Amino acid sequence: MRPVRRQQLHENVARQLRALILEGALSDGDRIIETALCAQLNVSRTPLREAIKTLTHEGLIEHRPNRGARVTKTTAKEMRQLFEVISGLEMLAAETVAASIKQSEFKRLKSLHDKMAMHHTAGERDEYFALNHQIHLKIVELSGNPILIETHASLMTRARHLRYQALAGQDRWMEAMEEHNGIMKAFEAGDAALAGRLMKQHVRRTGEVVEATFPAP
Amino acid sequence: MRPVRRQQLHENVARQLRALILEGALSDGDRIIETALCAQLNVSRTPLREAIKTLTHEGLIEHRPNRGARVTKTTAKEMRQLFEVISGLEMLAAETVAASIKQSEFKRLKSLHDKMAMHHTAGERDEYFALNHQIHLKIVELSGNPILIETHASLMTRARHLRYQALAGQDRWMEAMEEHNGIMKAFEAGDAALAGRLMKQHVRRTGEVVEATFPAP
DNA sequence: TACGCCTAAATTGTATACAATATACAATGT
DNA sequence: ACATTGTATATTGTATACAATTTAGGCGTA
Repeated sequence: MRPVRRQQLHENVARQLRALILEGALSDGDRIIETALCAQLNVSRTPLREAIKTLTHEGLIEHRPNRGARVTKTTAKEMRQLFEVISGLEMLAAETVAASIKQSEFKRLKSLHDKMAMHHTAGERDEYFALNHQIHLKIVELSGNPILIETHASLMTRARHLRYQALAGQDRWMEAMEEHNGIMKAFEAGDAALAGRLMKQHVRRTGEVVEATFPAP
Repeated sequence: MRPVRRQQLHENVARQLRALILEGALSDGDRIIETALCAQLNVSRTPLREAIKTLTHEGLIEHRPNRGARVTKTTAKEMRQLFEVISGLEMLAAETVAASIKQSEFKRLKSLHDKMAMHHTAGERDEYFALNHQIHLKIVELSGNPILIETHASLMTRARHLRYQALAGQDRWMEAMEEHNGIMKAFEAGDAALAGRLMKQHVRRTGEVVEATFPAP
């Protein structure tokens, strides 16, 4: 039986803060006044400060000593750099997975892929995106490397609120689906090098599109 | 004029804690009693707890709610997984650097490399190690990707106190030097794919050796 | 003896109080 | 009017106090 999930206040606060940032209630560059947020969230400063520290490590918040915290201002360039690192990690994951994936795991992945393809043809944007994200996550998970999974997750948090923009254009949408098809084929063939190369290209390309469609400063 | 470095107490505490762990004053699995450490370090619990949170994010400490913190027990397997992720990141760095390194930067890197080779032939272990580490760091830095640099640094912290074991054997020492030679040649030739491949192999191999020489549980 | 239940001590989590630092703005002199 | 300094206010950093939870051990009972 799996152990009960023990919650700490600062975890909830961190989650809420993350949500506030990702959904835009707090926008880039906004200063975070501890006491004000405390009142709003109805917690004391201690757990809030712990949450701020957490988000700082995730890169969503910047914190200068004695000058308080601000929501990180993300530039187009940083976005590309972020996706570049993610591409390196997902490449590693894809290689590992392609080399060792079990039949049953592949089937499960394939079913996700097929479902995504369906939504793609149907033009159902939100469902397509959700599955896309799930697939990338699944592949990293299948690597079986907890450190890889955790590192990846942390970086993805920063990229997340931009995912919609990423595939905004119809062209890229088409292209991305094609790339996913290629990756699945490489998995099926057990071609690790190919799977890795394709995945890297795919993520990197996504990063480039995000960079291009980024709101000009 | 560059701004004065503003220190926070919890940063110093974090540094000291890290040192305590890396030099073995606190060993794997040791419980960390907050009040005891506070007395020892002469700070209150607040900054210590912040430091603990920092090291938790770095993976040096594990923290279960209401049950306190423990120094992470690192298994051989986790070490290999750690190096695997690092290999992915350094591969990315090597590729980027090989494709775009400037003459002056290459010269500086080469001089580090040559100095390392010297210490290698002279059998000066400590100096060799220090330079080895510096070179890997330098290559990642030259990528010019802050996110890559930071992610890499964070993972390296966990691998650091095991670096000595890693190249313990004379055989591996020889091998590693050879691999470094190959990487430098790839840089010189501007062959990104080769540099990346070699770097990945090099780091992965290091991880395997670390895993093998790991004290049995 | 082994097991469960209860209580006390230890320890961690959260809130608050106090100290240090930064920011904003007025007063002063040039 | 402008720059500079001094002072008040706001805000963050650290210490401490209090609450909640876990851990350890004693006691009785089967």
